[in-house]
This record gives sequence, C-alpha cells and structure tokens, in this order.
Amino acid sequence: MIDRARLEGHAAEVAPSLLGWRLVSERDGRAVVTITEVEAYAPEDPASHSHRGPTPRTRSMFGPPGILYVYRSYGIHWCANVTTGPTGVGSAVLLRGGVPVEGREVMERRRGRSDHLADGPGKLCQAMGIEGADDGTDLLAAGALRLEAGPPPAGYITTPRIGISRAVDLPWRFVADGHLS
DNA sequence: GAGCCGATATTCT
DNA sequence: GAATATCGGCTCC
Repeated sequence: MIDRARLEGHAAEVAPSLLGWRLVSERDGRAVVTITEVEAYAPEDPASHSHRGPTPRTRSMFGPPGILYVYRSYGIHWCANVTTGPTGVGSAVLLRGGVPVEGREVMERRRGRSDHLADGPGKLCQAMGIEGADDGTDLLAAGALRLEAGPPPAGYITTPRIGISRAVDLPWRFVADGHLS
C-alpha cells in the first residue's frame, strides 16, 4: 500500500514523480502499464477543470490524494487523472500515456489493434478498461484499479501541455526519456 | 508524413 | 451556440 502522502502536493511537483509507477487493471483479465507521460493541472491554472470550482463532473477532482478522476473528452474518449490535492483542493495529474508490461493481449482486445495501445490519454483508458463509472475510485485501496509505485525513469523531459488553449506556456507536461511521441 | 475531419458530453458565454 | 486535457480514418503529396 502506497503512502498516500507521497501523492499529496502541488500537481506540478507530484506529476513527474508518477513517471515509472504502474497502473494495474484487473477486470476482464489483468493489464499493467508503466506510466511514461503525465500532465499537471492545478486549481490556480485556467486550463484546469477545477479552476472554476467543483461541478458534477469534476467533484472527484476535489477529493483526497490518490483518487481517480475520469472525464469524457470531446464527448467520446475517457481520460484518467490521479488527484494530488488535499480534500477540497482541485488538483490532479492527467495520465497521458504508458507502455504495456503485462496483459498485452487484454489491451489489444480492448483496443481492437496491436499497436499504439496506451500512448495517449484516451487510448490508455480504453486499454485499461477505465470509464466513467470508475470516477472516484481510490487507486490506493484494494480494487480492480490500482496504482503501484515503481522505479523512476532514467530521466524525463519537461514540455508545455498538449491540446489546451489557456496557460499554454506552463511547462507542466512530463515525458519519460525515450517516450516522446 | 502532414493535414483535414467527424464523433459528441459537459461546460461556458 | 461554441469550445474542449482526443482519436482514427481519410486524403494528398
């Protein structure tokens, strides 16, 4: 069991420390990915869903650290975040990408293809079987979706975030060496 | 390989 | 009514 305090802090500080951790999904078969790409979203950040306060969609973003926040992107894809703020503070890290380490067949079946299994936020959710019903899950508790600490990558690069139009210059995207797509 | 486009839930103006 | 923390399929070099 991970010490929840390891996930509590400013999203931009916690985000890079999540690189190398593993996300485990045990539903229709076991699938595990190593996290290789993340982005930070903080309450004072105009690009964050939490910036204007909680809404029905974003309420889990204001929970304690280690909670899964899942939202629908462009009305089509699911995207998964891990909360990092103390309860009441809307702060989270978007899981943008990972590499399969276990259960590759399970991921291929969910994705309907054998390449690009989890190299994007929507793809990662589909490969892991994460959807709206999983919003609010405690990733540090025993369950079908869990987060496990792993060794940090040899290095990582820092870049501006992808696909946003506000606060575009904040260097809050972190990609493990060798995984910049 | 680069670029356009459609799908469409939630929120904001 | 418009924008968005995306993706995959299509076109046209």
